[in-house]
Amino acid sequence: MQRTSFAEMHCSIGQSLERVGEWWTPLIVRDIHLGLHRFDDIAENLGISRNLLTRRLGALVTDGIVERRAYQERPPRHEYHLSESGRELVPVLMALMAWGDKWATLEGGPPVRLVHQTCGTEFTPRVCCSACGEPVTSADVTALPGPGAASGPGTRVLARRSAIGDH
Amino acid sequence: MQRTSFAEMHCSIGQSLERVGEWWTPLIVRDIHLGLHRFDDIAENLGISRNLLTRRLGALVTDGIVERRAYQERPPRHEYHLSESGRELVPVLMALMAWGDKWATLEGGPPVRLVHQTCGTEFTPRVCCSACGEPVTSADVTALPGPGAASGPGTRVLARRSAIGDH
DNA sequence: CAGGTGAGTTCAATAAAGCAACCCTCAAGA
DNA sequence: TCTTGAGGGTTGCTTTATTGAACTCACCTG
Repeated sequence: MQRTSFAEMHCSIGQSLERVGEWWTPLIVRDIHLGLHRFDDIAENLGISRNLLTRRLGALVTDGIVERRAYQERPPRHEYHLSESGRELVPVLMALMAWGDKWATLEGGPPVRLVHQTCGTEFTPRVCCSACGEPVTSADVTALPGPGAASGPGTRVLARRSAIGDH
Repeated sequence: MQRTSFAEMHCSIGQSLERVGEWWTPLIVRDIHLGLHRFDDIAENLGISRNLLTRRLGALVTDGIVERRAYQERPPRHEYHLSESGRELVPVLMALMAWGDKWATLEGGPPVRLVHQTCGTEFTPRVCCSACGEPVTSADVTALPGPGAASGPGTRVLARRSAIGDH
């Protein structure tokens, strides 16, 4: 299939997808977060084929999103845990879950409810502004070129347009 | 290959990924949001092959995330625009972008800065609690079974555990 | 020592991604 | 009239990823 890599794109969404955008990968992160740390548990829970799980976990470990810890020596046995970057990915997955709850509703209602321990309330994740704390929508956010902006794969036409001052 | 569908999973992340989890799809949504509405513009900007773009746009239209609008009759020409569910996906993509900015930093710095028009400030998207407004982390959120919870592909082991009261 | 467990690896079959070339409709120019 | 060009795809072929099932290997338990 020869999937195109997004690694060369000057786009942080592309960079993120390069690491966690593959089929199964977000669900693997979810499972580890929910307490599944053993290879066989994850494989059975998801129904993913075992060789693919090997590859995906290997990539996640290489990218520093998941840590592989030995929990016994003989025979060598390992557990998978989220590293800090993996833990910070969890809220993004919760936001994606909230989108799915709203726009791809399952019959019977949402399968999971989230409770915020800090305030003790059942809640819906929302993406908010770090400055004013208000929820952000696609309409009230403007994207400006940052220090790393460049024309290249993934931003060819956009770079041309912003050079002209269009959009 | 017959990629396993997540449609039968009792998991809203699976449902979301079924719609926007394929390779390229989030970047297509990003491009449309950023003002690229024509087939050729998106194809050139991303460097995606044209037949794949046809398939992905078709799936997005079928799922109601993107709308296909005729902007002239003879010859028939169309533009692609985000529908409401597509627009609500944009903040999730911004959260993913923020994760990439932090954990998959490009040399030269972030390619895009975001400005919240409502408060006029450059900001970082954060996932927050709808009840108390505080940012959520993986540590202070508990997942409970919801009305649609069930054992099945994607939640086999988890359902067993929560039945025993484990985790 | 038979059977089980954890964590993979190997292999064949098949479906998707990629690339390039082609097609169709219409408009405008020479 | 003939050609060129844009927009929006389709067709065909090759390469690669995914699947599913079987197999391995090292150890533990009864």
